[in-house]
Amino acid sequence: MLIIDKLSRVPVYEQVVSQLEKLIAMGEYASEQPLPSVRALATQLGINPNTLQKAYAELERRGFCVSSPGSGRFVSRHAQELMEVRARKKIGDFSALAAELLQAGVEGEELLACVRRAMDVAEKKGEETHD
Amino acid sequence: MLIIDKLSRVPVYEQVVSQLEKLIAMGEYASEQPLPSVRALATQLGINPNTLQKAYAELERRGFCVSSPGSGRFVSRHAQELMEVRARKKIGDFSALAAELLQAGVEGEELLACVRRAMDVAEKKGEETHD
DNA sequence: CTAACCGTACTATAAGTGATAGTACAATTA
DNA sequence: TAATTGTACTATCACTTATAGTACGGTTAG
Repeated sequence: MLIIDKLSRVPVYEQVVSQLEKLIAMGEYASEQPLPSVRALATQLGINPNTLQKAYAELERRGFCVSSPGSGRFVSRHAQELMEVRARKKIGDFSALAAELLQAGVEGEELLACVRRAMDVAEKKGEETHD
Repeated sequence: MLIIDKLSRVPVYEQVVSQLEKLIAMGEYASEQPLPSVRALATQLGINPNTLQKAYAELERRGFCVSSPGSGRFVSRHAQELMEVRARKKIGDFSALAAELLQAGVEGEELLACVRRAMDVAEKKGEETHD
């Protein structure tokens, strides 16, 4: 389910893009499966169809979906791989953030604890959904 | 030294704010010490004085500096403490990023390695500057 | 005291972005 | 055939960013 905050400083179409990316990453919208139509989702979210069109165009530009005029819009075959590539690139951000925090006086052990805590949570999530 | 990218999508005044924050955090501009004047720095950076004024106003709003009309603008006494408070808040972002990466399939050990690597770098930096 | 500098306030303009509304058209599907 | 799909286009409105120019009062150095 998508949630739009119209009062946010981050543009609506960006909110849609990032949330749809997450839903695709989580498998909510699987490969080759159809995404909601422009008009239907725009109406549901209470936003302008043009705004959603912009979001979909961006998602398409990034390779996460493909459109078939007249038929609909579908999650691309390689969306999952793309997601992993993006995650790899984010490791750089992760390292930079760690360095910044360390320089600001945060203890390294505290950061390690954060990661271990996240690992525990991720592991439990994995157990729940090991279908 | 501040570097402004006028072609960037991030506003000039935000670039100034974030870079000055980092310079203050690094001790480049120490507590109680004067910051460059609005007109002087604006000329040096090749930007409009009003734009720099906006950046300084934001920096002041955040508590990192205080102004004394007629005299100048100075780094506030508690700037360093503020910086540490900000770092603490960033730990939340750090944990969230770790969770996101784990969910995307990155191994926990890899994240731990990133942190340890950053710790090594930070330690060496500390040795260099232990005055 | 005076001149030069400081921060600040104000108006005005220009450009860019985000979001909306409305219309239209070709392709696909039931 | 009728309905739905994606897409294109114009137009408008609001907001933000950045600029230019002017002005005023406080502070400081000569």
